[in-house]
Amino acid sequence: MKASESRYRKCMYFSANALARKIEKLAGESWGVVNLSPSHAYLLMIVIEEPGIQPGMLANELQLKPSTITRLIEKLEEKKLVVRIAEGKATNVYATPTGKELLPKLKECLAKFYESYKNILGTKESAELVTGMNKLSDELEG
Amino acid sequence: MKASESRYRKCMYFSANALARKIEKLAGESWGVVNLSPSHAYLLMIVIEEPGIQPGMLANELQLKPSTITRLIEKLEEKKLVVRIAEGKATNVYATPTGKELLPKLKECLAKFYESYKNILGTKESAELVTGMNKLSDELEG
DNA sequence: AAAATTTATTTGTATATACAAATAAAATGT
DNA sequence: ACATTTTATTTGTATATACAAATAAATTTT
Repeated sequence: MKASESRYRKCMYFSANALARKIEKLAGESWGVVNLSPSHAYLLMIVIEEPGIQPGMLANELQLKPSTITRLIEKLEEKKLVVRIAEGKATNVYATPTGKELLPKLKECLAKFYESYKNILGTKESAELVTGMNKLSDELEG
Repeated sequence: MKASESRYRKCMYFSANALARKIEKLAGESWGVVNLSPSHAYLLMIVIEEPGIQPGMLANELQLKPSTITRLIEKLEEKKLVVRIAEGKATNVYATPTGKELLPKLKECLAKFYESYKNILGTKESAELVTGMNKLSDELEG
């Protein structure tokens, strides 16, 4: 059954959740080649581009909770892609050389992911959808 | 930081996931009064309206995997709100009297939830957003 | 009718994320 | 300078969901 055929097709709860799960899957496939989940990949890209960035700022950028950022960093650290250097109550996160090497591939995956949904909805409609979602997201800020 | 200020603000991955999490939370608050998560509440509403419905059909309607439906039903069964009656390889799910009694309250919660996001985006814009999300969801079917 | 396949559901385990409490450092008030 | 409060991060635990394998019944093939 398609989302648009479900009895709750007009309910934002379903639309938002169903879409998020499918996008998660699509993104997961896009990043499969670097063997990272989308969240890990995005975090790594930010860390490469902003050496020393701290978990709190990563949480803001990624719209995730600090505790979730800790978990993501832990995994990237296990994979030797980033390191954490504590500095007082703060923590600075840096990409390792191995991590940095991944950047071109990560960018490729990102581009591939963008393509995959723009091909479906079109560039303009995709952008409008994203804008609408952000608008509601911003209002639900909390 | 707002979703629209993040460096990945134009990326569907973030928009979709951030929105889904915030909607999950908003819906959770709406259904708090019946002490059910949104998914449990929707499942229960369907079961009340369609006595004997089977897990596979519930999975279709709710855009969830059958294994997830099993887990949701288990919890509702613990709470004595539904019962499962096996019939060959299929399973029929029925609301108990206690479960049925909840229907008016559930409908109220649903209405309250709709209100809460329509107040933010407006009825028309909300509907358009939902339609756009469903369209992409349908194309990502699989 | 026995064997093979398909269908419906469940079970064990995994992923993504959050909440609440704990820790620890920094900043502020007195 | 000490006590209090605030800020940044981590840790323990919980929720929502999925994947893959297991089970078991029904259907199809031979």
